Amino acid sequence: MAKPPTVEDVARIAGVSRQTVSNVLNSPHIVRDETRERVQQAIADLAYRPHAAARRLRTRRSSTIGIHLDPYSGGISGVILDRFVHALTERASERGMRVLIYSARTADEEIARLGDLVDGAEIDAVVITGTFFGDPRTGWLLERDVPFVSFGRPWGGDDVYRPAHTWVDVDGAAGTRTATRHMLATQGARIGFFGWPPDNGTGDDRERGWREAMTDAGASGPRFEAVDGLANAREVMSAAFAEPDVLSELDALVCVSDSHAVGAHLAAADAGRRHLPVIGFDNTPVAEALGISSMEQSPELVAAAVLNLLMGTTGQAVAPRDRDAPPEHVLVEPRLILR
Amino acid sequence: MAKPPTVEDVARIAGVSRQTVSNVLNSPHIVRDETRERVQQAIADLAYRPHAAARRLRTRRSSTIGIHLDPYSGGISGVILDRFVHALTERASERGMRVLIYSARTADEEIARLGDLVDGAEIDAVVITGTFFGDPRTGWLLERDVPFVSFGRPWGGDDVYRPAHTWVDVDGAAGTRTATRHMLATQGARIGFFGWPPDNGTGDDRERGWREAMTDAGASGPRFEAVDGLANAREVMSAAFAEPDVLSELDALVCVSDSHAVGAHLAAADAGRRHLPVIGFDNTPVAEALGISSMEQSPELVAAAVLNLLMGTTGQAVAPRDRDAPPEHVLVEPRLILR
DNA sequence: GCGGAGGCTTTGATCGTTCCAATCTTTGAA
DNA sequence: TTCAAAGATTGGAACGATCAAAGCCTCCGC
Repeated sequence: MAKPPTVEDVARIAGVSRQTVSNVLNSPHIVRDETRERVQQAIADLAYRPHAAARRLRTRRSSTIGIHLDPYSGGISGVILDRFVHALTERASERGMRVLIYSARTADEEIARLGDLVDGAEIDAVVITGTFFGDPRTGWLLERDVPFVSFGRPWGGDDVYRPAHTWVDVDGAAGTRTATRHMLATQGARIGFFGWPPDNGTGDDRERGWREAMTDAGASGPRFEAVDGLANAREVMSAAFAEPDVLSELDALVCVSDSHAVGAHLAAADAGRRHLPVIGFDNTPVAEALGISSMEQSPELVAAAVLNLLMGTTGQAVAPRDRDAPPEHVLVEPRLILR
Repeated sequence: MAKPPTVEDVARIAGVSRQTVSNVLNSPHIVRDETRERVQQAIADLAYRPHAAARRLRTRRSSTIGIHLDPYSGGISGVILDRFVHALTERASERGMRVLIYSARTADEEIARLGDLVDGAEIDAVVITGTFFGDPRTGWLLERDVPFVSFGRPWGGDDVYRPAHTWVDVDGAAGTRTATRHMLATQGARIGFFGWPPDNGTGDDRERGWREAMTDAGASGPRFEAVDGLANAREVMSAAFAEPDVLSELDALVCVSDSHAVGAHLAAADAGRRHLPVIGFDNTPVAEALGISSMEQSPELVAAAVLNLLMGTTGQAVAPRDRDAPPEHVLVEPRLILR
């Protein structure tokens, strides 16, 4: 196979110099129209493509974003992350950015991996997901001045004492509020909530939305809880429905996740009520398949927001973080998918 | 922030030359022990990391594998691919390789994207997934001499006339054969099959395993079919079970996918048989959650096989394809997960 | 003591692109 | 016609690593 063409070759064919070719590629507006067209013709004729490594070496930019691929958890909601990664890849591609994935089992291992990627200049920015209380990653990234955005808000801890970092998250409370209001308007006043055990940031946030909507409406309803997992959720609700009147006095159920919703749905069916109205969270394929309503997180919107924060709304490169500007954040409002 | 150290800096600190440092990194065995240790000490002191772009430019190797991220299909079985991507990332990382993801909506768009990545020397090899009849990607890759492996066997078409490419796939027939034998041994002789409509390569392959196992045992059972999708599978089986004796004369059901299995399970429960033995395929979280047995594809094994084919069993770099050697392939045997 | 061989180390060149500073061309006005 | 200013183009240098070939030791054996 012939050696691939370089800028030099293009320049020779077009009868101009290297720099002119470079200008056509990087700042087309400063080149005279007639010249630019000739160069572009030569590029097309030769099927020239810039050598990414050479460009990276010179510009010290890799045009690549790193993202951690969470270990397969076995849970249903991994789908959200997959959709997010997918959307991020598409949007990034539109802006001339690549997405590099890496894996790590623990936060410390992730930091080591990031060290390689950042110091080796393989990535310009990072998107971290699944932030948790006392997460060491954010501090490390801030300290090293690596541009990053987290999908998931910072939870307490370090972030109280230093300006929080830039993040994007889904507005869980707004989601359950919407879901609860819809149930109040269509099903009755006795709307229950089926959540995770307390002291789970995301779970508490979603529960708050239900509580607020109920208070606003002067209504009340029971609260149930179960750790994640469809089978577990089903058992918990089966046990609850075995108590007298629990099921019959429930107009509808707002759930913290789709597995909770599916579990409750199945438990209700087992208990003889085939169509207890439930609303899940995450709009996973299972909910879709079973015809269960759910709050759609729109990972696509999250991905777009993440890129806007990293690159600006129109930028083609990662913007350096302004140390004085307060970190920004975006809350994406989920929307109700009725089935 | 200080400028990151280069080989030159390391060499100066260690009192040796650039090349010696490079040797310590790339061929440690040719450097005298005492010298090597001194250099490694200097590397540690300076926290030196090789600049990836510079290395790529010189060696003309990117140590990166590209993989297409399929659009979110809404189906349950996207999980397999996600687990595969994850496993590939881990294994690749162990061998010093990176994984770059790209997206495209159509095969032609994918080829265009691959053109960018390959000509820009951003990737050394490609893993393609979801091969289909008349897939234009394989021909393009072969023609351009890009090392690649497909997850999924080649289906007819071009590949009859030219040596098939290298691929890894799951042995569907072996899986359903195992499942069917297990059912024959434990449930009875009347084992049904619930598949996709014919002329779907994967589906036909899986059906063959059931048929063979049944013939071997001198048994027979009904065949049902439905296009993919849990809701649809459930409807189809509900209709089938409405016929007299269909459900009662069925000992067990081997299914082409987990959504089929879940659909059949729910339909049987609707029809009054809560525990019809079914075995799905893919071992998705839903099957796990509902306590339904399934054939586990082990995407981890597939990922390992893919890397072996690309890099050799011990290699640290993508091995150039030998045009004369016949393309290899690996069939991974799925294993039964009983619940 | 000398020559040679083997093995580690050194130096210069190179990969393909963009930055920099200087030069050349064009345009418009005096 | 000439000059100045603005704009476009040019060639040299640099990014940081590895390759290739030459150089320098050290250690043997004669």
